[in-house]
Amino acid sequence: MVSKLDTKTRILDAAESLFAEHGFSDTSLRLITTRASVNLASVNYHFGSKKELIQAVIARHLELFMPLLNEKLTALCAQAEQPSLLDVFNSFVDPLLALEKQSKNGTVIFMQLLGRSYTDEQGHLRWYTTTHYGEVLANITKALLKANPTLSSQELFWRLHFTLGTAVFTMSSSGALMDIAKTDFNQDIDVEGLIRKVIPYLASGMNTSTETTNM
Amino acid sequence: MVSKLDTKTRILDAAESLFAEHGFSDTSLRLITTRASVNLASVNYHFGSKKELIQAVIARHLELFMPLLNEKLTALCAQAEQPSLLDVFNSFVDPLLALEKQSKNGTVIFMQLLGRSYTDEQGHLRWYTTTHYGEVLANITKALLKANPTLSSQELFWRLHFTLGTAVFTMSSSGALMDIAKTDFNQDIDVEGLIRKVIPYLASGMNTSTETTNM
DNA sequence: GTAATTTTAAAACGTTCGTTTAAAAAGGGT
DNA sequence: ACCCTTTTTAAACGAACGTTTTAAAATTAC
Repeated sequence: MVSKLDTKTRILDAAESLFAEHGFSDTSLRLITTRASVNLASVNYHFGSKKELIQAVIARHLELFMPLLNEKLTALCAQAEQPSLLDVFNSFVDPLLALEKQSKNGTVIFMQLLGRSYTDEQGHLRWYTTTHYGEVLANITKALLKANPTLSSQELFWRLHFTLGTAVFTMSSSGALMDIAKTDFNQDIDVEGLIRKVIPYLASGMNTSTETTNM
Repeated sequence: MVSKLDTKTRILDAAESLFAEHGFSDTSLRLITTRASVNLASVNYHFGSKKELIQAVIARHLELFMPLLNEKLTALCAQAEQPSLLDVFNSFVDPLLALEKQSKNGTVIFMQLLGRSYTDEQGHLRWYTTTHYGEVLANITKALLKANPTLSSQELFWRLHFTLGTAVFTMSSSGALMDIAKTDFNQDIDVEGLIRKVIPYLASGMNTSTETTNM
């Protein structure tokens, strides 16, 4: 049943990096199968269609990421004392880095796919995420509310999406950003460093006071 | 030379909304010319190629937005007293809303195009922006540094891109977000409302303290 | 009014796309 | 060895794409 590396996995590996690099529409099945060194028709044989391949690529990341994140969040919600917002966002670090172990640039690819699933007319992907991992999403808001109980559910909704935008955009363009930082500031930073750099920003934004303070 | 609405403008109008909705690659010239009620070949006649059409669409927005923003920023930098970060980000409101006057959903379309220019393998668009409007970009950092002189240029660089990510993602998916807010909270909010809602978040993020405070 | 130029129009070009087909190859069970 | 299922392969399909061509129509200039 299994060979050195079965065709399905080879296709997924090739597809995920190409999707992240060029987008879904700009990545042809011929490009994927060539890189994967498999026959063109095998995509349709194993996955049915290109759309189903896209779903499979994202599903493979979600299946690794979501349980890890859920574990961290439930632990945070179970403990007695109130967590800080930094604690909540730091819960994302290990699950994100786990993606990095699974495949080269896994974290960036995951966030790029996440971003593209919002913008590339792949609305069905958003639906897939919310229906399959609604419990995890609920735990995210639960943890955030425990860290900042003053937030109304409306404010939380908005700030959560502001946060998502920051994270997706930052990680999606992380390659370019790290290049600029290297040439302009001679600042060497890796994916983990970038994640840890954006977290205080996210926590600060989530903690925005509704008062009109003098900033 | 000019008729009721010349072909070039009709193409630009149709293209910009379709590009924002479906992305560059997923929008065919046939779809554009059909909506614009012009002949298919007229795109190549007036613009040369699809790629040049994409540049023209974005250029038209930048030509309106950038001078307006630059005006606000230089005024802010010229005044004696120190502006707040909210002042700086509020400088973006009027220029953004001016896009809304120019074309229906102009603000959202502009931000969507901006985001796609970062992700859609259209790297040449980023280069176009920085070379044509480098002065404006410099004034943005100048104003932010005046509002928060403690920021190092490195920290400013990172937070500026975090900010860009929040803004682009929020406005790009504004349609979906406003729909959810309407159905879940019965909250009616328009584009201007959304802009004004995200600004305190951006100011707070830009003002993140490097200390490890308890959030 | 006529000639020169610009714009529009219909049709076809060659390519690339995702998908399907049908046969060959490989693998597993007995 | 055999049959049966699974997988791989090469070839072709029709559709859609950006672009080019050629001629008609409209506009401008004199």
